[in-house]
Parts: sequence; structure tokens; C-alpha cells
Amino acid sequence: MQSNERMLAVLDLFDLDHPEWRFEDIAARLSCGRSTLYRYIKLLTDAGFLAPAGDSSYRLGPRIIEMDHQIRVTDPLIRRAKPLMSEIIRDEAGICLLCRRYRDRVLCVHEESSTTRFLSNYERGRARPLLRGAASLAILMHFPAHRLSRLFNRMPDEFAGAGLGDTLPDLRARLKAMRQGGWVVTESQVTEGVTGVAAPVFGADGEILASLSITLPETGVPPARLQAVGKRILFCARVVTAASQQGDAEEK
Amino acid sequence: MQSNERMLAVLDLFDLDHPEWRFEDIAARLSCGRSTLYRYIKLLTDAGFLAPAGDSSYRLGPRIIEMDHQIRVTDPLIRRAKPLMSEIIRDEAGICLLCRRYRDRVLCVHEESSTTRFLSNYERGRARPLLRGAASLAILMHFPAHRLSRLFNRMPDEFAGAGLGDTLPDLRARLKAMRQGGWVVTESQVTEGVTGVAAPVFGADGEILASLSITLPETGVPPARLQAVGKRILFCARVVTAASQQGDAEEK
DNA sequence: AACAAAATCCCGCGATATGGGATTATGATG
DNA sequence: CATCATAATCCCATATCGCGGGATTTTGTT
Repeated sequence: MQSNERMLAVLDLFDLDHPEWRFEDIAARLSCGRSTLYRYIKLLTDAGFLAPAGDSSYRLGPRIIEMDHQIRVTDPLIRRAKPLMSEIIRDEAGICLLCRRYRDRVLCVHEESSTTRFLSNYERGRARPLLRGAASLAILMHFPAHRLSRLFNRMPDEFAGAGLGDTLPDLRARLKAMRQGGWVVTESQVTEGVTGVAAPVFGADGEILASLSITLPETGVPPARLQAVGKRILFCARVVTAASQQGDAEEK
Repeated sequence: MQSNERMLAVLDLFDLDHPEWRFEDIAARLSCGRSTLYRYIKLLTDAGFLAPAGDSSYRLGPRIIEMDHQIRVTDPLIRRAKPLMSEIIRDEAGICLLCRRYRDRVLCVHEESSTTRFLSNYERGRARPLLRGAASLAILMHFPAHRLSRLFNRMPDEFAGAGLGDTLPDLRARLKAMRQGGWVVTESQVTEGVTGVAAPVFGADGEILASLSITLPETGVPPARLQAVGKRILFCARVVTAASQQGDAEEK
């Protein structure tokens, strides 16, 4: 299996820092023959995944926009969480996020914002480190043991750097303490000057699936208020979890 | 070239009406061997384009969300139009849309909404018929002659049904009249009870590229107000066009 | 019309994609 | 834990086609 991988590798070149690629640069990066690459690009362009951007350059294409809309409208997790998230930000100025695991990161898959908009650079479609920020930690603290081991052994320095522990037992103890709190609170871990409050959402199989969080546009939030926000977020996360388990049961 | 097409054909199965596919149904639809299809699905899943949804079912995956975000943040057309669109809906209750050609339809690629939210079923990522609605007509009226001929000859009934003309000369005359107005106004053509006002955006090559429009949540809008809105939309569309031409010139 | 660059076509052979059977992994149940 | 059914992966030889550099055509600019 080579050809299909190579074609998908073309799409993998596009990211926030390199949103547009010239033909020759793609060819050089992927060590591809000219004819072969023109063939891949023609296929991807015809399918809408790439779009010509002039001067033998290409950008990601409209089919992606269309497919993202399909996800937004039909994804069961998003549909279950959305009304709760809308209600959350009715009461609290901030941005409510639904995030899920994606590779070794956490991806925001839905966002609801109060009318008081403020700058947050964590929005739908944005992937973030798994080890920082409430939305991520709410997922990490429920990681299955073997997965956690594997991850820790792969990047111990990152765990230490994030203040999560220098050893695996240390890490486990910290995550256990977080779990017992039910929800996570962080300040300025991802975005300066904000407070994150997040709780876990589980899938039908009982494994960690996502997190529901709110980003408040301030730090130094009074404990009583944090408690109230945390309880609300936890409550709503549990509703989503229950809906997922019920929804899956009904589909069988 | 067969294998890559077949793999992309898997992704083409997913739409709003069929957001989730079972393994056997994909296999039956695409007349694919089991091993082959498992291989495709593994590749697409590993790359993030598909996600397992339980019971041998799959949905579109997180990489799409991520790539859509990349488009949203980096696409030059969207970036140029966005501030103008934000300003438009500051003055007018409604939904401002940026739409572009996509196959034989028109796709909404960006949306700005005033705080007074109302139901519109035309949103970012949603493709619409090329022959109905202001956003579409603003593009159609500037279609190059040969393209228009080809399209008309492919579906004359649709043009007649949309009230655009029974013959090609008739159609051309109507589109010419629209062009001379500078912008297009439609009522309830796509969504009941709304008025659409749209103007064309051209690319650096002078060809029609997109349309900028606003959807007002009412019909029977007084002519004077329509005139003012139309002028504003046209002005902003011209700014985007000029910015595109300038932007492309600067990049050379 | 001239020219340069971009994109497409050509072609034969070596690489690999294929698919059905065999095997392994997984999840549910008792 | 054992059993069983189903889902997913592996195997393999052969049929298919993907490859890439040169040739050719198309496109855009002057």
C-alpha cells in the first residue's frame, strides 16, 4: 500500500503555517515524480479536497468545508452537547468547548460563545497539547492505564514541564486526585488571562471520549463561583455521557 | 488510476442524509472486496478522515474539522471579506454570506451573523443550487458565455423552472439586465420569508469567483432600504475584489 | 506571433493492489 | 473463565495498473 498513502500525504502537508503549497515544493518534499504528483493533485482537486490558488499553487478545497458542515450538523456527540452548551453560556460569559481526543492531542469539535466575545485562540478545529489546559486535562485524567504509560514513556519531559509529575507513579497520583475532584480548573495554561473549567464525557463503552469545558475571560475567580461553574459543567458533561449511552443502547 | 479514486469514493458516500455508513453497506455500494475496503478504511481512519462509530460503522473524522479550521483562518478570500462582513451585520440585522462556486453549485464558505439570530438553513458548508437565491444569481449572472451555454444545455428545465428563461438568448438577456443592476435582490427563493441581496466578487483574472450577500429576515422590504443595502453590499464586494487583485499582484 | 512555463499524455515494465480464504482479535454471554 | 460469533487482519499469487521522465499540448504573458 503505497499510492494511497502518498496521495493522503499530500493533504497532510497543509497546516496553519503552510496553508498553500507550490507544485515543485510538494514534489520535492514528497520525492514524487512530476507525472505522479500531477495525477494526485488532479484527483484531489477534482474531488474538491484541493483548490488551485494560482501560480501552480494549491490550497485546501471546498469539499472539506462541506464535509465539516456535515459533521457539525450530524455528529451525535455534538448534537447532544450543543443545547447544553448554549444554555451554559447563557448564564456565564465565556466560551464553551467540546473537545475530543485526536492523535496525541485534543481537538475542539464544537464551540458556543456568549455574546460577549473575547479573544481566545482555542476554537473549533484547533488542536491542542494533551497536557495543558482544563479541556485537555479532563481527558488525560481518565486515560486508561496502559495508554497513559505509553504516553508518559514517550515524552517524560513534557509531563514534567507541564507540572504533572516526574515519574509515572507521581503522575498517576496527580491524575487520581484530579479525578476525585470531578472537574478540572486551570488558569492561563493555554491562553493568558483566562480560567478553564472542564469535566469529562465518556462513551458508551465507559472510556474517556471528550471533555466539556468553559473558558472564562478572567483569572482570580472567587472559589465559590468556580465551585458553582464546576458543578454546572460536570452536570452537563454527565448529561452528555448519559445521552451517549442511551443513544447507543437505543440504536441496538 | 483506479485505487485512489476508489478510496476517495468512500469519502464521497458521506453526506447530510447518510452521515454514517456500515462496513457491509460501503462494500456493497462500491463493489469492493472485503480486504480492499478494510485497507482503505484503515488508511482513511489513521489519517483522520474517518472515525469509527461502533458496530462496524464509520463517520467523517476529526482531520476534516482541523482542515476546515485551517481554511477558515488562512483562506485569502475569507480573510479579506471577513472584516467587511462583520461591519455589514453591525448595521443590518441578518446573515452575511460569502459564497463561491463549487461544482455546479454554490457553497457558503463564510458566514457572519448579527446578534439577532434567526433561522436560516443556508450556512457555512452548505451547498445550494446555482440557479436560486441572490447569492447564487450574483455568481450566475457573471458566468462566462461558454460556461453558461454548457450549463443551460445540460439542464434547460431547471433554468425555466427557476424563471430564468426558456431559451439561451432569453437567459442571457435576463442575466445582462441583472448585471446592469450591479446587485441582485430575491425574496423567499431559498428560505421562506427572507430577502437576499447579493453582489459579485471577482478573482485576479477578472472572472467571477464568489458572491457577497446578506439575508434579511423579512420580505416586503421598502425599496429605499433595499437600495441602501444593495449599495453597501456592492461596495464591500468591490473592496474584496480589489483586495484580491492587489493581493495577488503583491505576491508576484 | 513568440516564448516560457504549466499541465497533460505516452508507454512498458516493475511494483503493488486485489480479493477470497485463513487466521487472529474482540466483545458479549453464560 | 470458556465459548461463540463477528469484526478485523493477514496471506498470497496473479492480474492490474502506477510509475516517472521524456514528448507533447495547453495556457498565459508580452
